[in-house]
Amino acid sequence: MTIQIHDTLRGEKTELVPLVPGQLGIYVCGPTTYDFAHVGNARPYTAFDAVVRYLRFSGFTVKHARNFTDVDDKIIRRAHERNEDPFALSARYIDEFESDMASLGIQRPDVAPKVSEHLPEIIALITELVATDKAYARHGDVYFRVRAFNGYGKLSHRNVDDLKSGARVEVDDTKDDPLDFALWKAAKPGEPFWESPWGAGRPGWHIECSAMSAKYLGQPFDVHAGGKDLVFPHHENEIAQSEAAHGKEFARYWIHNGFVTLSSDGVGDDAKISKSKGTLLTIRAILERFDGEALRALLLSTHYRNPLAFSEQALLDADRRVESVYTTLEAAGRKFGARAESADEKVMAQFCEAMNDDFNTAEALGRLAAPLSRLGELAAKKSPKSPTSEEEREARSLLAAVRKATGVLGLWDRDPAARLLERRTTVAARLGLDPATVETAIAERTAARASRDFARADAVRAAWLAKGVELMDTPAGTTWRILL
RNA sequence: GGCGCCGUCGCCAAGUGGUAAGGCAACGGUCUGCAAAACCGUCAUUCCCCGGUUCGAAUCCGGGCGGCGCCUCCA
Repeated sequence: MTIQIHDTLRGEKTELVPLVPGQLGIYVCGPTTYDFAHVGNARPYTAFDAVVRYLRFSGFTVKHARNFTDVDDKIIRRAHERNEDPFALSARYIDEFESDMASLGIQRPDVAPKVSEHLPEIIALITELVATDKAYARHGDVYFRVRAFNGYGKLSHRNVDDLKSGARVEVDDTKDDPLDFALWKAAKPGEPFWESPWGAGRPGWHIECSAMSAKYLGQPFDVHAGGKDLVFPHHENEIAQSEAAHGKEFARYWIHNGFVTLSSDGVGDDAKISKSKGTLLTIRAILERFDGEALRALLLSTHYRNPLAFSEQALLDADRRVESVYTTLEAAGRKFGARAESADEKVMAQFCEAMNDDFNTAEALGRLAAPLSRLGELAAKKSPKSPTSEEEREARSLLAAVRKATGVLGLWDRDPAARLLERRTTVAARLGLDPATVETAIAERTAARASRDFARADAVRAAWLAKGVELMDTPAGTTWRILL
């Protein structure tokens, strides 16, 4: 069983063969921390989290590195605007980022290196490039000589001459060639800086990923991941400077996720959540109204390379699905969960087949629908069979498989009953609703039903339904849920 | 101008040569005092359009229409 991975460099799917059998090093380009992360940021980290989880599930020992770019023009600019220390600002948004990631069920990477803590490595790398004339210093800046690296453009499939003719780069006399990019930038007054052989300054944008990935994963390493927008110039430049310096391949496989686009689906409240067109929507804003697991489910509902149209309606649909699957798992767990059974092999094979094909989470999720619905069917059956009957064995085996597979995706991996209760109470709190008042109403309604005063009972239910609370009668009593 | 992506049921979405997964919604049914939930069933002879290749195409090729991205600091 092999894993096929769509490699941007080769431009096609290819078998993932690790450098060292059984081990995999993966580097995911992390955020520049100058503000809250937005939905677009949520995508790569969620998608590649699922990839890492699956690779581990498949038996690989994975070393996952994801950097924080905490030294950057945007951070400095934002800090100046707010009269704040750039490092303090950056550190604050790193914390916020970690919190968002946790809400999305994203596991922490094994290493999360920061640029500010790797100046020696960065300076050493630039020094090497300068020494071999692959880079040159100019007025305290250092530039990479793009023409000196003949593989330039191989990742983004562009040729250097096309780039030059179409370049919207202003003519700059300090550079030998307009395509050359900065490895090191001389410090301007008031900016943070480090001492270097070229004077006081700070790293350019691309160099940190080259230096830190080499330090933690070696050269070459297996998989380099990031958003599609980073292919050019960021990743192209990483390859150029790394391969020029080390004289060997940089990363062996490149995977890139597609964009999240904001779409107005015309379903009323869309504007409220996506603000005006072009405004970036933060993860935090979404979490104020929705569950992180719903957002994760939405992000994994399409293949990671395809574009994903984000909308309030899409999120509502995802949320409904999250709840309904938990409902099925709860019912099945209550009826069959007492005894353990090994996971159904067919279901696992189906799941793995989808994931092995370039981590197709959408396909994998689709394949779990059948066992899930079978599980619901078995859980709904009235006549209790003996606990050792064939059907019960089947149910336990399906339940084990579904829980195992969804767990790999980082979805439906909590205790269903606790999860449903938690969802209900947090949503209630968000809406300013006291669960106790609902319970009181339920008691009142139960009394009305007992005395067969159905008009009264229906009135109570209708009143709460108008407030978005649905009362549901079950053999075990009346429960309720909140309609989003 | 250069490079690239996308267009599959009302909505989301998988499928990249072998005769259209799945989810949501909708509709019918079981259950229920009635509902809801849950469960059962129905729901694309067809994949933006036109041509071509092929025994066979949503899938490959050519053209068109529509949407989108990148081309120096944006995941």
